[in-house]
Amino acid sequence: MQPDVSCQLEQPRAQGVGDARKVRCGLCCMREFCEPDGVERSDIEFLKAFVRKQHLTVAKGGELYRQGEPFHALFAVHTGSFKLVMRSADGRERVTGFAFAGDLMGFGAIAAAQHADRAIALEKSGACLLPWARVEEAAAQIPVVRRQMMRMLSREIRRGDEHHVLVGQASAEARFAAFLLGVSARMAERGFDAARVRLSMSRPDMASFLGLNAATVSRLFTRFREQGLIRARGRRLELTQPEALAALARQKNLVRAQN
Amino acid sequence: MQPDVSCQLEQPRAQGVGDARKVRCGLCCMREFCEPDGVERSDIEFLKAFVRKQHLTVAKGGELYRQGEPFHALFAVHTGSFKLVMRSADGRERVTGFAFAGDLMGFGAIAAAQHADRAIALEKSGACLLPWARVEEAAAQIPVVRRQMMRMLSREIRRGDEHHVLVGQASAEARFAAFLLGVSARMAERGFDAARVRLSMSRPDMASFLGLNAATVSRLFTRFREQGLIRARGRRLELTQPEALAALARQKNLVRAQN
DNA sequence: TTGCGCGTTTGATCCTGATCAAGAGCCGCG
DNA sequence: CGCGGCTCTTGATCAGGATCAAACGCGCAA
Repeated sequence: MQPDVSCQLEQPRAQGVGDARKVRCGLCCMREFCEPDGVERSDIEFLKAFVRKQHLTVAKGGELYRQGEPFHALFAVHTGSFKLVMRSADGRERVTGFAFAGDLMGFGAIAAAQHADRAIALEKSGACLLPWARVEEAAAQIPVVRRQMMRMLSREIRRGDEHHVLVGQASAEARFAAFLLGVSARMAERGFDAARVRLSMSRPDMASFLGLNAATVSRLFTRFREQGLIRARGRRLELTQPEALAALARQKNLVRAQN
Repeated sequence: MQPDVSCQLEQPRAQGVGDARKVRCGLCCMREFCEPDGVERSDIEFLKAFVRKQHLTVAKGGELYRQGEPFHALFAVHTGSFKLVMRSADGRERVTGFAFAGDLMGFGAIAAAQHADRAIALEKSGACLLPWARVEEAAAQIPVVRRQMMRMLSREIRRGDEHHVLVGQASAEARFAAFLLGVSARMAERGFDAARVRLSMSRPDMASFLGLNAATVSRLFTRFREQGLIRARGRRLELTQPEALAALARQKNLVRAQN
């Protein structure tokens, strides 16, 4: 189950064939490094070494890394999906994000050298380890890696800001619509059908992520279904009217700007 | 008004003397680079060149950079303070953060090479420009800079996650208590009295940031005052019982985890 | 100093979404 | 095929905080 690096480095964009939950490594850990300007031949050799990494498998509900654990490596989702959960001071837990195949996890731990959240598999999942020392080494020597690393961190920051705006302001309906579209978009990025998605997380997980109640999420599901915006049975989801969803996500804000 | 870099590089930690809104450059842009392991002598020379930068002054309410503007540089707050505002698709605006003297702004723009938010001065403020090309150059050559850059980005990500947990879950009371403590802590980091703070942002700004209504924030102010947790007149704030505030911030969560 | 305007406080009311609780699917497992 | 334990749905009720609106106070400008 050693991820095949070489085969994909020359052809970084994976096709959306087969099971959405399993990708080849080109889509996974290295994708981000290879994308923008391409990688020099010599860099490829370096990367192959640098990525020679452990591959971990986690059962559904299992923990890939735990909160408070010292930070040694980033994790790249190879198969399946994870939820990222943060426990606050009072003991309550909150889902801060989801990671699908090809996503990296652990960025928030670099500064403190300690994980602030834990990653829990939503299904049988696999992840690659990217030892941070190796990444730093690579960043020192390969401009593309350095730049790409910054870019990924930056994107994470912006994603957070956008989510902040959404959750802080939008109505439950708008939040949920935006969430569905977001998942759909992330699937599309991976080359899969944006209209037909399998949600690997539970209702309470979605609710926690969106700052809502599980019951509310459930109600929204049925409402959207009744309105013909989606077709859904269990965790299978079909977006029949993405534009209408987008309209909902845009409108229906809760708190008005009062400047 | 050219910031004095050299004098502070050897003595990176500034004292909390004088006005909280104005810092020397050692506390400002370079602080982050100098802190952890110290900087080599030769590195200092390099940094001095790399930081030779423009200094911008913005009047209260003025815009330092605007949303959508191409990203050329990070901004380091030198004097005063800013609010970071994001306008979403529907035209509504949301405060996504505040930047005080010594803070850097613009991390979220690296990936897209375009600012996703705008920075508005909350008072007469000054900022230094850190041209990104220069930063990248420095990151390429100086390990400390590279590492520190990553660390700052990572910290921003974690801060975002923590805020996500707070806003998504906590009651208005808990959010506001956490906010006051947060501002206080950031002032303390800068060497100022944690107990006596001047809030440079308006109630609507705080409300927007916390996902609340301005009226609610105002009510919380008076409630906390009545409970003896704070003493406040206008924007002058005194935290008389930080522990009690911390307790409020911890408890009183809204949504329950339903795993 | 007076006057205007904005930021702030405070009140009254309403509504969204949380909470509590019961029932219905769904799935794996024996 | 039937049982048990999930997760999900749905209903009834309640409350936290948004909204609307009015009065107040402070700062700024003339």
